[in-house]
Amino acid sequence: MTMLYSRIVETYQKIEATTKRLEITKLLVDLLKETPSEIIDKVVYLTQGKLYPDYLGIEIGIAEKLAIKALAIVTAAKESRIADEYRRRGDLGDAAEALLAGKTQVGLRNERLTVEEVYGVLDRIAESSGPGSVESKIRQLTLLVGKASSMEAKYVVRTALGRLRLGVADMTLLDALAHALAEGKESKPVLEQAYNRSSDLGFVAKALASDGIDAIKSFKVTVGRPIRPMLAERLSDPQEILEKMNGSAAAEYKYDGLRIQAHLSSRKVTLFSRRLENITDQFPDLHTLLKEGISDDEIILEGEAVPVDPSTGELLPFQLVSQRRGRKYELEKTIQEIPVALFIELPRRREALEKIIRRSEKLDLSRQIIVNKPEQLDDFMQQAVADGCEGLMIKSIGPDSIYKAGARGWGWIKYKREYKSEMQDAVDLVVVGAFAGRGRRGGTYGALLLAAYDGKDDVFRTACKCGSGFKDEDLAKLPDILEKFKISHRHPR
DNA sequence: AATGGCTGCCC
DNA sequence: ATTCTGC
DNA sequence: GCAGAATGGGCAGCCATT
Repeated sequence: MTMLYSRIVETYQKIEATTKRLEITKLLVDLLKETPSEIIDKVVYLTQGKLYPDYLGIEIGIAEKLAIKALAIVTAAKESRIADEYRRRGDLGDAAEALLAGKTQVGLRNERLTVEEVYGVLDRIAESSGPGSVESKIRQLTLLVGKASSMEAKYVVRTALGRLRLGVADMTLLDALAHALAEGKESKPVLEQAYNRSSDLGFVAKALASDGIDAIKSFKVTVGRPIRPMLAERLSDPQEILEKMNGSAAAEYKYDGLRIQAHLSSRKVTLFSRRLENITDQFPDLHTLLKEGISDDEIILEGEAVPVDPSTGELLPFQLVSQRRGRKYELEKTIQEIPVALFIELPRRREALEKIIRRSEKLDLSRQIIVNKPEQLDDFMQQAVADGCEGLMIKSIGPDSIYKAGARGWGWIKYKREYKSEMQDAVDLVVVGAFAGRGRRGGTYGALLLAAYDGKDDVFRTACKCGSGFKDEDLAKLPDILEKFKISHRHPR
Protein backbone atom coordinates (compact mmCIF):
# COMPACT_ATOMS: atom_id res chain seq x y z
CA MET A 1 0.00 0.00 0.00
CA THR A 2 1.27 3.36 -0.90
CA MET A 3 0.01 6.88 -1.27
CA LEU A 4 0.90 9.65 -3.66
CA TYR A 5 2.24 12.80 -2.08
CA SER A 6 -0.02 14.73 -4.44
CA ARG A 7 -3.00 13.32 -2.51
CA ILE A 8 -1.81 15.09 0.62
CA VAL A 9 -1.01 18.22 -1.34
CA GLU A 10 -4.53 18.27 -2.73
CA THR A 11 -5.86 18.40 0.84
CA TYR A 12 -3.37 21.05 1.91
CA GLN A 13 -4.38 23.24 -1.01
CA LYS A 14 -8.05 23.01 -0.16
CA ILE A 15 -7.36 23.69 3.50
CA GLU A 16 -5.39 26.76 2.58
CA ALA A 17 -8.30 28.06 0.58
CA THR A 18 -10.58 28.28 3.62
CA THR A 19 -10.46 29.59 7.15
CA LYS A 20 -13.50 27.65 8.35
CA ARG A 21 -12.47 25.17 11.02
CA LEU A 22 -15.24 22.70 10.28
CA GLU A 23 -14.27 22.64 6.64
CA ILE A 24 -10.60 22.20 7.46
CA THR A 25 -11.42 19.30 9.73
CA LYS A 26 -13.63 17.69 7.10
CA LEU A 27 -10.85 17.89 4.53
CA LEU A 28 -8.46 16.22 6.96
CA VAL A 29 -11.02 13.55 7.75
CA ASP A 30 -11.30 12.68 4.07
CA LEU A 31 -7.52 12.49 3.78
CA LEU A 32 -7.11 10.31 6.86
CA LYS A 33 -9.86 7.95 5.73
CA GLU A 34 -7.99 7.36 2.50
CA THR A 35 -4.63 6.97 4.17
CA PRO A 36 -3.32 3.39 4.43
CA SER A 37 -2.94 2.56 8.11
CA GLU A 38 0.74 1.62 7.69
CA ILE A 39 1.63 5.20 6.88
CA ILE A 40 -0.94 7.16 8.85
CA ASP A 41 1.68 8.11 11.43
CA LYS A 42 3.85 9.56 8.68
CA VAL A 43 0.94 11.55 7.26
CA VAL A 44 0.17 12.89 10.74
CA TYR A 45 3.79 13.87 11.43
CA LEU A 46 4.20 15.52 8.04
CA THR A 47 1.03 17.51 8.62
CA GLN A 48 2.46 18.64 11.94
CA GLY A 49 5.57 19.73 10.05
CA LYS A 50 7.80 17.13 11.64
CA LEU A 51 9.03 13.57 11.35
CA TYR A 52 8.95 12.33 14.94
CA PRO A 53 7.42 13.30 18.26
CA ASP A 54 9.21 16.22 19.92
CA TYR A 55 10.64 14.19 22.75
CA LEU A 56 12.93 12.21 20.43
CA GLY A 57 14.74 15.41 19.53
CA ILE A 58 15.24 14.38 15.89
CA GLU A 59 15.23 17.52 13.78
CA ILE A 60 15.40 18.04 10.03
CA GLY A 61 17.93 20.83 10.55
CA ILE A 62 16.81 22.89 7.59
CA ALA A 63 15.53 26.38 8.05
CA GLU A 64 15.21 29.34 5.74
CA LYS A 65 18.86 29.90 4.85
CA LEU A 66 19.57 26.33 3.81
CA ALA A 67 16.24 26.06 2.00
CA ILE A 68 17.10 29.21 0.05
CA LYS A 69 20.38 27.60 -1.03
CA ALA A 70 18.55 24.48 -2.17
CA LEU A 71 15.95 26.47 -4.10
CA ALA A 72 18.68 28.49 -5.79
CA ILE A 73 20.15 25.27 -7.11
CA VAL A 74 16.81 23.80 -8.24
CA THR A 75 15.77 26.95 -10.08
CA ALA A 76 19.26 27.84 -11.29
CA ALA A 77 18.75 31.28 -9.83
CA LYS A 78 20.87 33.34 -7.53
CA GLU A 79 20.27 33.03 -3.82
CA SER A 80 19.47 36.71 -3.71
CA ARG A 81 16.67 36.14 -6.21
CA ILE A 82 15.13 33.47 -3.98
CA ALA A 83 15.58 35.64 -0.92
CA ASP A 84 13.86 38.56 -2.66
CA GLU A 85 10.93 36.38 -3.62
CA TYR A 86 10.76 35.14 -0.02
CA ARG A 87 10.80 38.66 1.37
CA ARG A 88 8.07 39.68 -1.02
CA ARG A 89 5.76 36.75 -0.33
CA GLY A 90 6.59 35.99 3.27
CA ASP A 91 6.69 32.25 2.65
CA LEU A 92 9.46 30.18 1.11
CA GLY A 93 7.02 27.52 -0.04
CA ASP A 94 5.07 30.16 -1.94
CA ALA A 95 8.32 31.47 -3.36
CA ALA A 96 9.27 27.97 -4.53
CA GLU A 97 5.89 27.47 -6.14
CA ALA A 98 6.15 30.77 -7.99
CA LEU A 99 9.70 30.18 -9.16
CA LEU A 100 8.86 26.71 -10.37
CA ALA A 101 5.56 27.85 -11.87
CA GLY A 102 4.10 25.50 -14.40
CA LYS A 103 6.40 22.67 -13.46
CA THR A 104 4.27 19.58 -13.47
CA GLN A 105 6.71 16.94 -14.55
CA VAL A 106 8.98 15.05 -12.26
CA GLY A 107 12.25 15.16 -14.10
CA LEU A 108 13.11 12.62 -16.73
CA ARG A 109 11.68 9.62 -14.96
CA ASN A 110 7.96 9.64 -15.03
CA GLU A 111 7.68 8.74 -11.38
CA ARG A 112 5.45 10.61 -9.04
CA LEU A 113 6.40 11.37 -5.50
CA THR A 114 4.94 9.18 -2.81
CA VAL A 115 4.37 10.04 0.82
CA GLU A 116 6.95 7.43 1.77
CA GLU A 117 9.55 8.97 -0.49
CA VAL A 118 9.03 12.49 0.80
CA TYR A 119 9.14 11.28 4.38
CA GLY A 120 12.14 9.08 3.65
CA VAL A 121 14.19 11.86 2.10
CA LEU A 122 13.38 14.28 4.91
CA ASP A 123 14.32 11.55 7.35
CA ARG A 124 17.69 11.08 5.67
CA ILE A 125 18.19 14.83 5.78
CA ALA A 126 17.50 14.69 9.50
CA GLU A 127 20.03 11.89 9.89
CA SER A 128 22.80 13.76 8.12
CA SER A 129 25.48 15.01 10.46
CA GLY A 130 29.20 15.59 10.55
CA PRO A 131 31.51 17.23 8.03
CA GLY A 132 29.83 17.79 4.70
CA SER A 133 26.38 17.32 6.15
CA VAL A 134 25.18 20.83 5.36
CA GLU A 135 25.99 20.31 1.72
CA SER A 136 24.39 16.88 1.88
CA LYS A 137 21.19 18.23 3.41
CA ILE A 138 20.99 20.88 0.71
CA ARG A 139 21.64 18.35 -2.03
CA GLN A 140 18.97 15.97 -0.78
CA LEU A 141 16.40 18.73 -0.52
CA THR A 142 17.39 19.92 -3.98
CA LEU A 143 16.80 16.46 -5.45
CA LEU A 144 13.46 16.13 -3.67
CA VAL A 145 12.17 19.49 -4.84
CA GLY A 146 13.53 18.65 -8.28
CA LYS A 147 11.23 15.65 -8.45
CA ALA A 148 8.23 17.62 -7.29
CA SER A 149 5.68 19.61 -9.21
CA SER A 150 5.58 23.28 -8.31
CA MET A 151 2.64 22.71 -6.00
CA GLU A 152 4.29 19.72 -4.31
CA ALA A 153 7.47 21.76 -3.95
CA LYS A 154 5.58 24.41 -2.06
CA TYR A 155 4.56 21.99 0.65
CA VAL A 156 7.79 20.00 0.65
CA VAL A 157 9.60 23.23 1.42
CA ARG A 158 7.14 24.24 4.11
CA THR A 159 7.32 20.79 5.68
CA ALA A 160 11.11 20.88 5.69
CA LEU A 161 10.90 24.21 7.51
CA GLY A 162 8.35 22.78 9.93
CA ARG A 163 5.79 25.47 9.13
CA LEU A 164 2.84 24.23 7.11
CA ARG A 165 0.82 27.33 8.00
CA LEU A 166 -2.49 25.65 7.26
CA GLY A 167 -4.30 26.46 10.47
CA VAL A 168 -3.87 22.83 11.45
CA ALA A 169 -2.12 21.73 14.61
CA ASP A 170 -2.51 18.91 17.11
CA MET A 171 -6.04 19.70 18.30
CA THR A 172 -7.41 19.84 14.76
CA LEU A 173 -5.66 16.60 13.89
CA LEU A 174 -7.14 14.94 16.97
CA ASP A 175 -10.56 16.14 15.92
CA ALA A 176 -10.05 14.80 12.43
CA LEU A 177 -8.77 11.44 13.70
CA ALA A 178 -11.83 11.09 15.91
CA HIS A 179 -14.11 11.62 12.96
CA ALA A 180 -12.13 9.61 10.44
CA LEU A 181 -11.27 6.54 12.47
CA ALA A 182 -13.43 6.49 15.59
CA GLU A 183 -16.92 7.48 16.61
CA GLY A 184 -16.61 11.19 15.91
CA LYS A 185 -16.81 13.90 18.52
CA GLU A 186 -17.42 11.54 21.41
CA SER A 187 -14.09 9.84 20.76
CA LYS A 188 -12.13 13.06 20.93
CA PRO A 189 -11.58 13.03 24.72
CA VAL A 190 -10.27 9.47 24.60
CA LEU A 191 -7.88 10.32 21.82
CA GLU A 192 -6.81 13.49 23.53
CA GLN A 193 -6.05 11.61 26.71
CA ALA A 194 -3.98 9.10 24.78
CA TYR A 195 -2.10 11.97 23.20
CA ASN A 196 -1.53 13.64 26.56
CA ARG A 197 -0.13 10.42 27.94
CA SER A 198 2.04 9.47 24.98
CA SER A 199 2.98 12.93 23.62
CA ASP A 200 3.06 11.29 20.23
CA LEU A 201 0.25 12.03 17.81
CA GLY A 202 1.60 9.74 15.10
CA PHE A 203 1.68 6.88 17.58
CA VAL A 204 -1.92 7.56 18.60
CA ALA A 205 -3.02 7.70 14.97
CA LYS A 206 -1.29 4.45 14.15
CA ALA A 207 -2.70 2.64 17.17
CA LEU A 208 -6.15 3.90 16.32
CA ALA A 209 -5.88 2.90 12.68
CA SER A 210 -4.56 -0.58 13.32
CA ASP A 211 -6.18 -1.55 16.62
CA GLY A 212 -9.21 0.68 17.00
CA ILE A 213 -10.52 2.97 19.70
CA ASP A 214 -10.42 0.29 22.41
CA ALA A 215 -6.65 0.08 22.12
CA ILE A 216 -6.56 3.83 22.61
CA LYS A 217 -8.63 3.62 25.77
CA SER A 218 -6.01 1.45 27.39
CA PHE A 219 -3.18 3.99 26.98
CA LYS A 220 -1.60 4.46 30.40
CA VAL A 221 0.68 7.02 31.91
CA THR A 222 4.10 5.42 31.96
CA VAL A 223 6.96 6.45 34.18
CA GLY A 224 9.82 7.24 31.84
CA ARG A 225 7.62 8.43 29.01
CA PRO A 226 6.88 12.16 29.06
CA ILE A 227 3.33 13.46 29.40
CA ARG A 228 2.19 16.69 27.80
CA PRO A 229 2.56 19.55 30.23
CA MET A 230 -0.33 21.51 31.66
CA LEU A 231 -0.34 25.14 30.60
CA ALA A 232 -1.84 28.22 32.18
CA GLU A 233 -4.07 31.05 31.09
CA ARG A 234 -3.19 34.65 31.91
CA LEU A 235 -5.13 37.31 33.77
CA SER A 236 -4.16 40.73 35.06
CA ASP A 237 -6.97 41.30 37.55
CA PRO A 238 -6.91 39.56 40.94
CA GLN A 239 -10.68 39.91 41.31
CA GLU A 240 -11.25 38.20 38.01
CA ILE A 241 -8.79 35.46 38.92
CA LEU A 242 -10.70 34.63 42.08
CA GLU A 243 -13.99 34.61 40.20
CA LYS A 244 -12.57 32.09 37.75
CA MET A 245 -11.44 30.03 40.72
CA ASN A 246 -14.84 30.13 42.40
CA GLY A 247 -13.71 32.31 45.26
CA SER A 248 -10.60 30.65 46.59
CA ALA A 249 -7.45 29.16 45.21
CA ALA A 250 -3.88 28.18 45.90
CA ALA A 251 -1.44 30.95 44.99
CA GLU A 252 2.12 29.89 44.36
CA TYR A 253 5.32 31.66 43.51
CA LYS A 254 5.95 31.59 39.78
CA TYR A 255 9.65 30.79 39.81
CA ASP A 256 11.73 32.12 36.94
CA GLY A 257 13.50 29.01 35.80
CA LEU A 258 13.34 25.97 33.61
CA ARG A 259 10.30 23.76 33.78
CA ILE A 260 11.23 20.19 34.61
CA GLN A 261 9.15 17.02 34.41
CA ALA A 262 10.88 14.40 36.53
CA HIS A 263 10.20 10.69 36.20
CA LEU A 264 11.44 8.60 39.11
CA SER A 265 11.49 4.84 39.00
CA SER A 266 13.39 2.39 41.12
CA ARG A 267 15.89 2.04 38.32
CA LYS A 268 16.41 5.56 37.14
CA VAL A 269 15.53 9.22 37.03
CA THR A 270 14.61 10.89 33.75
CA LEU A 271 14.14 14.63 33.34
CA PHE A 272 12.20 16.32 30.57
CA SER A 273 11.91 19.93 29.46
CA ARG A 274 8.67 21.66 28.64
CA ARG A 275 8.83 20.47 25.04
CA LEU A 276 9.69 17.07 26.44
CA GLU A 277 13.32 16.98 25.40
CA ASN A 278 15.34 14.66 27.57
CA ILE A 279 17.54 16.90 29.71
CA THR A 280 18.63 14.30 32.27
CA ASP A 281 22.31 14.68 31.40
CA GLN A 282 22.28 18.41 32.07
CA PHE A 283 21.03 18.04 35.64
CA PRO A 284 22.84 15.27 37.48
CA ASP A 285 22.56 17.41 40.62
CA LEU A 286 18.76 17.27 40.40
CA HIS A 287 19.00 13.57 39.78
CA THR A 288 20.82 13.13 43.10
CA LEU A 289 18.56 15.57 44.88
CA LEU A 290 15.45 13.69 43.79
CA LYS A 291 16.85 10.25 44.55
CA GLU A 292 17.77 11.33 48.04
CA GLY A 293 14.94 13.74 48.73
CA ILE A 294 11.90 11.82 47.50
CA SER A 295 10.87 8.68 49.32
CA ASP A 296 8.76 7.25 46.54
CA ASP A 297 10.40 5.38 43.73
CA GLU A 298 7.60 5.37 41.18
CA ILE A 299 6.40 8.87 40.60
CA ILE A 300 6.19 11.73 38.12
CA LEU A 301 6.86 15.17 39.52
CA GLU A 302 6.91 18.60 38.03
CA GLY A 303 8.77 21.66 39.09
CA GLU A 304 10.89 24.64 38.23
CA ALA A 305 14.68 24.49 38.26
CA VAL A 306 15.94 27.87 39.41
CA PRO A 307 19.52 29.07 39.62
CA VAL A 308 20.48 29.91 43.20
CA ASP A 309 23.32 31.53 45.04
CA PRO A 310 24.27 28.70 47.42
CA SER A 311 25.72 31.02 50.04
CA THR A 312 22.64 33.22 50.37
CA GLY A 313 19.90 31.06 48.89
CA GLU A 314 19.01 33.99 46.64
CA LEU A 315 17.22 33.17 43.39
CA LEU A 316 19.20 34.21 40.31
CA PRO A 317 18.16 35.16 36.75
CA PHE A 318 16.76 32.65 34.30
CA GLN A 319 19.60 33.16 31.79
CA LEU A 320 21.93 31.35 34.13
CA VAL A 321 20.01 28.11 34.19
CA SER A 322 19.55 28.34 30.45
CA GLN A 323 23.32 28.00 30.18
CA ARG A 324 22.85 24.46 31.39
CA ARG A 325 20.02 23.53 29.08
CA GLY A 326 21.36 21.55 26.15
CA ARG A 327 24.94 21.84 27.31
CA LYS A 328 27.29 19.00 26.40
CA TYR A 329 30.68 20.52 27.06
CA GLU A 330 32.17 21.83 30.27
CA LEU A 331 29.14 20.39 32.01
CA GLU A 332 30.79 19.67 35.38
CA LYS A 333 32.23 23.15 35.50
CA THR A 334 28.88 24.75 34.66
CA ILE A 335 27.08 22.62 37.22
CA GLN A 336 29.51 23.87 39.85
CA GLU A 337 29.12 27.44 38.75
CA ILE A 338 25.37 27.42 38.36
CA PRO A 339 23.74 25.31 41.04
CA VAL A 340 19.97 25.08 40.84
CA ALA A 341 17.15 24.45 43.27
CA LEU A 342 14.03 22.56 42.32
CA PHE A 343 10.62 23.77 43.47
CA ILE A 344 7.93 21.18 42.93
CA GLU A 345 4.17 21.23 43.15
CA LEU A 346 1.21 19.35 41.82
CA PRO A 347 -2.41 20.35 42.02
CA ARG A 348 -4.16 19.02 45.14
CA ARG A 349 -1.16 16.84 45.87
CA ARG A 350 0.54 19.07 48.38
CA GLU A 351 -0.19 16.90 51.37
CA ALA A 352 0.93 13.81 49.54
CA LEU A 353 4.08 15.57 48.43
CA GLU A 354 4.84 16.75 51.94
CA LYS A 355 4.86 13.14 53.07
CA ILE A 356 7.39 11.96 50.54
CA ILE A 357 9.72 14.93 50.27
CA ARG A 358 12.70 15.72 52.46
CA ARG A 359 12.67 19.47 52.11
CA SER A 360 15.91 21.34 51.81
CA GLU A 361 17.37 24.53 50.45
CA LYS A 362 17.76 22.89 47.05
CA LEU A 363 14.62 20.76 46.94
CA ASP A 364 11.41 22.23 48.16
CA LEU A 365 7.74 22.63 47.48
CA SER A 366 6.69 25.80 45.70
CA ARG A 367 5.88 28.51 48.17
CA GLN A 368 2.11 28.54 48.46
CA ILE A 369 -0.78 30.13 50.32
CA ILE A 370 -4.52 29.70 50.06
CA VAL A 371 -6.25 32.94 49.08
CA ASN A 372 -9.81 34.15 48.86
CA LYS A 373 -9.37 37.92 48.67
CA PRO A 374 -7.86 39.97 45.84
CA GLU A 375 -5.65 41.90 48.27
CA GLN A 376 -4.03 38.69 49.40
CA LEU A 377 -3.03 38.03 45.81
CA ASP A 378 -1.43 41.43 45.47
CA ASP A 379 0.41 41.13 48.77
CA PHE A 380 1.72 37.72 47.88
CA MET A 381 2.69 38.97 44.45
CA GLN A 382 4.82 41.72 46.03
CA GLN A 383 6.54 39.10 48.14
CA ALA A 384 7.11 36.83 45.16
CA VAL A 385 8.69 39.61 43.15
CA ALA A 386 10.83 40.67 46.12
CA ASP A 387 12.03 37.08 46.34
CA GLY A 388 13.09 37.03 42.70
CA CYS A 389 10.03 35.44 41.12
CA GLU A 390 8.08 36.54 38.08
CA GLY A 391 4.74 36.62 39.81
CA LEU A 392 2.23 34.02 40.84
CA MET A 393 0.62 30.88 39.57
CA ILE A 394 -2.95 30.56 40.78
CA LYS A 395 -4.20 27.01 40.91
CA SER A 396 -7.69 25.74 41.37
CA ILE A 397 -8.28 23.79 44.58
CA GLY A 398 -11.78 22.66 43.71
CA PRO A 399 -12.77 19.06 43.04
CA ASP A 400 -12.05 19.63 39.35
CA SER A 401 -8.45 20.60 39.99
CA ILE A 402 -6.73 17.79 38.23
CA TYR A 403 -3.66 17.91 36.02
CA LYS A 404 -4.98 18.78 32.58
CA ALA A 405 -2.47 18.75 29.76
CA GLY A 406 -2.39 21.61 27.32
CA ALA A 407 -4.03 24.95 27.89
CA ARG A 408 -7.36 23.42 28.68
CA GLY A 409 -9.71 25.42 30.79
CA TRP A 410 -8.81 27.66 33.67
CA GLY A 411 -7.22 25.29 36.13
CA TRP A 412 -4.06 27.35 36.31
CA ILE A 413 -3.81 31.09 35.88
CA LYS A 414 -0.62 33.10 35.82
CA TYR A 415 -0.48 36.52 37.32
CA LYS A 416 2.76 38.27 36.50
CA ARG A 417 4.28 41.52 37.54
CA GLU A 418 4.49 42.79 34.00
CA TYR A 419 0.71 42.54 33.67
CA LYS A 420 0.46 45.32 36.23
CA SER A 421 1.20 48.74 34.80
CA GLU A 422 2.36 50.18 38.12
CA MET A 423 5.09 47.57 38.24
CA GLN A 424 6.54 48.41 34.84
CA ASP A 425 8.92 51.00 33.48
CA ALA A 426 8.49 52.88 30.21
CA VAL A 427 11.18 53.77 27.70
CA ASP A 428 11.19 56.04 24.66
CA LEU A 429 12.45 54.41 21.50
CA VAL A 430 12.57 55.40 17.86
CA VAL A 431 12.08 53.22 14.80
CA VAL A 432 15.33 52.84 12.89
CA GLY A 433 14.54 49.85 10.72
CA ALA A 434 12.06 47.17 9.79
CA PHE A 435 12.05 43.48 8.87
CA ALA A 436 9.98 41.73 6.23
CA GLY A 437 7.08 39.78 7.68
CA ARG A 438 6.36 36.11 7.17
CA GLY A 439 3.10 34.26 6.67
CA ARG A 440 0.12 36.50 7.16
CA ARG A 441 2.58 39.35 7.63
CA GLY A 442 3.93 38.77 4.12
CA GLY A 443 4.20 42.03 2.20
CA THR A 444 4.29 44.11 5.33
CA TYR A 445 6.59 44.37 8.32
CA GLY A 446 7.23 41.50 10.66
CA ALA A 447 9.01 43.61 13.20
CA LEU A 448 10.47 47.07 13.71
CA LEU A 449 13.99 47.77 14.87
CA LEU A 450 13.96 50.22 17.74
CA ALA A 451 16.72 52.38 19.15
CA ALA A 452 17.31 54.70 22.07
CA TYR A 453 18.99 58.07 21.74
CA ASP A 454 22.32 58.32 23.48
CA GLY A 455 22.84 62.03 24.16
CA LYS A 456 26.37 61.58 25.37
CA ASP A 457 27.69 60.45 21.99
CA ASP A 458 24.81 61.86 19.95
CA VAL A 459 23.99 58.50 18.39
CA PHE A 460 21.04 56.13 18.31
CA ARG A 461 21.75 52.76 19.84
CA THR A 462 19.59 49.87 18.75
CA ALA A 463 17.78 48.37 21.70
CA CYS A 464 15.44 45.64 20.49
CA LYS A 465 12.99 44.54 17.86
CA CYS A 466 9.28 44.92 18.30
CA GLY A 467 7.07 42.47 16.44
CA SER A 468 4.00 41.98 18.53
CA GLY A 469 1.08 44.05 19.72
CA PHE A 470 0.12 45.24 16.24
CA LYS A 471 -3.47 44.91 15.13
CA ASP A 472 -3.83 43.98 11.45
CA GLU A 473 -5.07 47.51 10.93
CA ASP A 474 -1.97 49.07 12.53
CA LEU A 475 0.29 46.80 10.62
CA ALA A 476 -1.32 47.71 7.30
CA LYS A 477 -0.69 51.40 7.98
CA LEU A 478 2.94 51.06 9.01
CA PRO A 479 4.57 50.84 5.58
CA ASP A 480 2.75 54.00 4.49
CA ILE A 481 3.84 55.81 7.61
CA LEU A 482 7.44 54.64 7.54
CA GLU A 483 8.28 54.23 3.86
CA LYS A 484 8.90 57.94 3.36
CA PHE A 485 11.69 57.81 5.93
CA LYS A 486 13.42 54.93 4.27
CA ILE A 487 17.03 55.56 3.33
CA SER A 488 19.30 53.30 1.31
CA HIS A 489 22.36 53.85 3.44
CA ARG A 490 23.18 53.47 7.04
CA HIS A 491 22.45 56.67 8.90
CA PRO A 492 25.65 58.24 10.29
CA ARG A 493 24.15 58.34 13.75
C1' DA B 1 42.07 27.11 17.04
C1' DA B 2 38.98 30.82 16.62
C1' DT B 3 35.00 32.82 14.68
C1' DG B 4 30.57 33.40 12.60
C1' DG B 5 26.34 31.71 10.43
C1' DC B 6 22.66 28.93 11.22
C1' DT B 7 19.33 26.14 13.70
C1' DG B 8 16.51 24.79 17.50
C1' DC B 9 14.70 25.29 22.19
C1' DC B 10 14.10 27.85 26.58
C1' DC B 11 11.50 31.64 28.40
C1' DA C 1 7.43 33.99 26.20
C1' DT C 2 3.16 37.82 24.31
C1' DT C 3 -0.27 39.21 21.17
C1' DC C 4 -3.76 39.06 17.71
C1' DT C 5 -7.58 36.81 14.77
C1' DG C 6 -11.28 33.69 12.93
C1' DC C 7 -14.46 30.51 14.29
C1' DG D 1 -12.75 30.78 24.81
C1' DC D 2 -10.14 27.81 21.80
C1' DA D 3 -6.75 26.99 18.48
C1' DG D 4 -3.49 28.63 15.63
C1' DA D 5 0.03 31.64 13.84
C1' DA D 6 2.54 35.83 14.02
C1' DT D 7 6.36 37.91 16.82
C1' DG D 8 10.51 38.79 20.81
C1' DG D 9 15.67 37.89 23.53
C1' DG D 10 19.04 34.68 24.70
C1' DC D 11 21.20 30.35 25.24
C1' DA D 12 24.13 26.01 23.21
C1' DG D 13 25.72 23.02 19.53
C1' DC D 14 27.05 22.01 14.83
C1' DC D 15 29.30 23.00 10.79
C1' DA D 16 31.92 25.84 7.44
C1' DT D 17 35.31 29.12 6.91
C1' DT D 18 39.38 31.47 7.96
